Parts: sequence; structure tokens; C-alpha cells
Amino acid sequence: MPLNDGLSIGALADRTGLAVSAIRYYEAQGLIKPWRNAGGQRRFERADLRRLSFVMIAQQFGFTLPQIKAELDRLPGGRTPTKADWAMISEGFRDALDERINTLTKLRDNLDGCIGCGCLSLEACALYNPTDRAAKKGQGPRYLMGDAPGV
Amino acid sequence: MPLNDGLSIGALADRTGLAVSAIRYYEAQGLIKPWRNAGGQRRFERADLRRLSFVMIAQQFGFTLPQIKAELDRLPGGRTPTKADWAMISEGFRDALDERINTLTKLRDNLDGCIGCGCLSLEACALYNPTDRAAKKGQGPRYLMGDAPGV
DNA sequence: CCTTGACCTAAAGTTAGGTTTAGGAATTAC
DNA sequence: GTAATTCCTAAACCTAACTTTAGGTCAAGG
Repeated sequence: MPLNDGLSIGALADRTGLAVSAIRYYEAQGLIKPWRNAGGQRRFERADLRRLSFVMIAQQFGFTLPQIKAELDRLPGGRTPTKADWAMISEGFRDALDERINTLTKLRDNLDGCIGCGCLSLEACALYNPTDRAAKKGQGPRYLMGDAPGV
Repeated sequence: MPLNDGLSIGALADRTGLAVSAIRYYEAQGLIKPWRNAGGQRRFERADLRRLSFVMIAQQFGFTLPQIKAELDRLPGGRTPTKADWAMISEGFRDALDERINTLTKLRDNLDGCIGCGCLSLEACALYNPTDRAAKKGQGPRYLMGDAPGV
């Protein structure tokens, strides 16, 4: 009977593996916008399965919910997103992911160098400020693994 | 004059870029063990600079404080750690990092495949349960980016 | 000596991403 | 028709990793 009545929150939870409470939380954060049936219960479109799957994958990639919302907001309103729409979103994803992999790889290579040369504390050590910790509080680059230069 | 009196918490903060409150917190978590001077103020060894640097780098790699503590606890007690000691610790690091890079790379490759084939919702999509989310609650693999098989 | 800046503790507050609880109302199953 | 599910909201609670606040003590410079 429930053909185009939409999915209940429980059904969505079963299909995605998410907790019902998590789905409600995502709605509160604006990631999904279900409508309500006559009795006031949430009803979801099938396309929301894909939205939630996107959320789950993006989280594994390390994105925050506001970042994910920003991506989802790029999807067209008023119609069900097409494959092309999703592919567009996923491309941006790929770039962010590439960047993340690059950062980690650089970090690893630096670590290798430090292990190899045994420096671990020399001013030459490249392991400083690899991410944007500095940007947070306007600090300059910080030297890690030991002494600052000239000390 | 302060030659072997140790470093104050402020000096340590300046040298590492950490907040004083963060350093106190790390002590509370057992990551560093300063002694106290006559007035009850914390005094740190120079080797603690390296410990804190290690903490900062390990956090960038995604380790939790308890995990980092576990690594630091492998350092010898009673003497200042040598280069070899630090190299030993860093090796474990490298392995964890390699694993992380591998996971992300696989994830990216799967994403590429999904963008390329436009599937994004088909049962063949490889983007399911890439990490151990399932292990948390004993769930089986979950199909992401859309429909479960046979639906 | 005395002021100012650095330091102390304990406890409460913060953010992200949720979960749990309490008290009801709607749906579904028999 | 009624019992068992499922769902509702609001608010409290949770963990990690800190920061902030409040009320006081220590240490260094002039």
C-alpha cells in the first residue's frame, strides 16, 4: 500500500543502518527535509536514501556535517537529483580526498626522513605545522619534534 | 640563571605553540609528568618538548590521547629517551599512517569508479562499509549511496 | 618592598555528533 | 477494538579535547 506515501524514519534507518535519532539529528542540521503525514510523522523520499548514504561516506572522508550540508545544498531543488547531479557533487569530493591523501603522504615521507636521519629534534626537521593549526590562532609555523631553530 | 631548573609551563607553551591549559590537560591525562619547584609550580625537562611535539604530530595523524599515551609509555623510564628510542616509537606511527593512506586511497578509487560508471546507487557499487563502522554495533555490511541489493 | 605578570586548583563551559529519557500520540497487527 | 509498535518533542546526557572562570599564590623587575 505505501507506494508513494514515502518512507518512515524507521524504514530509512533500517535501509541505511543509521539510528533513528541520528536521522532526526541530521534533519535538525538541515541535511534532509522530510515532509509530515496527517499524523505528524516524518515521511521521506527514496532520494533521501542517497542523501544519507552520501552523508555517511563523506563522514568517513572526514567532512563535518556543515561541510556536507554545503555540498548537498548544491543539488537542484524542486526535482529529484540525477546521476549527473550526484556525479558533480562527487567530483568535489574527490578533489578534497586527493588533497587529504597528499597531506598524509607528505607527512609520512617527512616522518621517514626523520627516522632515517635520526634527527627528530633538529632544526632541519620538516615536521612542522603540516596542517593549518597555525591558521586557527594566527600563529606562525611551529617547529615540532623538538627545538626551535637557533635554540 | 635557570640552567637546570627546568622549563616553566609558559616557556613550554611558547616553544610548542600549545596553550598553557592544554599542557596542564595533557599532564592530567598522563602524557607528561613535570615535577614541582619549591613554590608548587610545574617544571619541565627539555625532553618534554619532544614529548609534546610527538603528541601534536600524532594528533595530526588522527591518534587519540590514550593511544598516544600508550606509545609514550613505551619510552624508557629513568633516563632521557635517545634517538633510537624515538625512532622505535615513530616506526609504529609509520605503519598506522600507511594503513590510513591505503584506506583513503581505496575509498578514492571506489569513488572514481562510481563517478565513471554513473552507478552511484546500483547494487554493484563498491562504496559500502569501507571502514569498521559495522564493527561498532555488530551490523553487517551496509550498502551506501542508495539502494540495497534486490530492492 | 611592592607591583605586575605568570602560575596554581577546581569546576564549569564549549563543540561536534550524536544517544537517552520522559511522557505522549499515531500506526499497525491481530 | 485493543495491544504492541512506532513515532513524536523537548531536554538532558555523553565523549573527546580542551578553554574559561573564579579566587588566590608565586616570582621577577624596578
